[in-house]
Amino acid sequence: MKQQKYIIENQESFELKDIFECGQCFRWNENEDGTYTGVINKGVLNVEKQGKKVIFTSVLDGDIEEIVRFYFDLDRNYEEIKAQLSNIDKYLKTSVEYGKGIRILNQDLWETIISFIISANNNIPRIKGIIERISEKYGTEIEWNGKKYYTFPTPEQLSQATVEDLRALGTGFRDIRIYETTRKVLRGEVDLNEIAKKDTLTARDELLTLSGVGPKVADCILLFSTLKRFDVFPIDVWVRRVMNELYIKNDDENKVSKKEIMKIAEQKFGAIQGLAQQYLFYWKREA
DNA sequence: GCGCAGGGGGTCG
DNA sequence: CGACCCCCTGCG
Repeated sequence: MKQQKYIIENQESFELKDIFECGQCFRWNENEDGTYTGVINKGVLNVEKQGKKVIFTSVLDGDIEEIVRFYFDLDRNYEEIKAQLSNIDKYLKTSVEYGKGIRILNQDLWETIISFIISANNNIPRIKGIIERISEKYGTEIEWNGKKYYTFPTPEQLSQATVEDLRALGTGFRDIRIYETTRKVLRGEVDLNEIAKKDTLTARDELLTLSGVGPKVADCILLFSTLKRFDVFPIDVWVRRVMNELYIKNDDENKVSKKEIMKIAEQKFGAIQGLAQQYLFYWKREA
């Protein structure tokens, strides 16, 4: 572990708020000076924006440039993606302008699975609290600039927790789901390395075998983790609302079926529907 | 200030 | 299709 710094200049499509508050991650927190700090790759990373310059400061295992470029998806051309989405219709154009600094992170698959299991029927402040407490209790401590941080526990580390332990951390009825999923992964019944090699539908089916992973959670995992699949369209209450409001216009949004929404997403946004979802979601939820 | 309902990024049986 | 745990928020 070493202190490292990395700076990128003239970075388009990189806004801290858009990236960290668009709902894809739970372990990034804003500091009083407007920078954000998070725990990734068994290390701690701070991100600061100065004009078009982005400054990364960290203690990390491995090379910070490599880690940052991968994690923040820096080698993908978001300008091109945004242009493509903007051409679809006026709603996409507006939403892309609103969330112009979004980048979809390459988050650790295991951590993303557990995080989104926790997200079920839950709210963001509480989700963040639960993940923080789990990390504090079962992760590895890192001290940096006089503050203590905790890595998200590995499957081995988390397997130390009993169902009761998990319940005591405030997970509620998700305790058993976390417990069972941890064991399933640990036993290799679901091989996280193998999932990455599979096509989206097969990977999705495999994720669905995990306790606590339903369609919405599976799609979030596919989109927000290192699986990086843009051909999924996670549908939650917000997305349903937006899609109905913009395209379907049913009097009762609850009567709109998932199937119908997915069909429209496929037709309109195609292979990058996951990205379209994220811009629309962020736009409508914030505004 | 504080106590109390209401509800939340779905999943499971 | 109803129940589900528990914190967070907002209102009285």
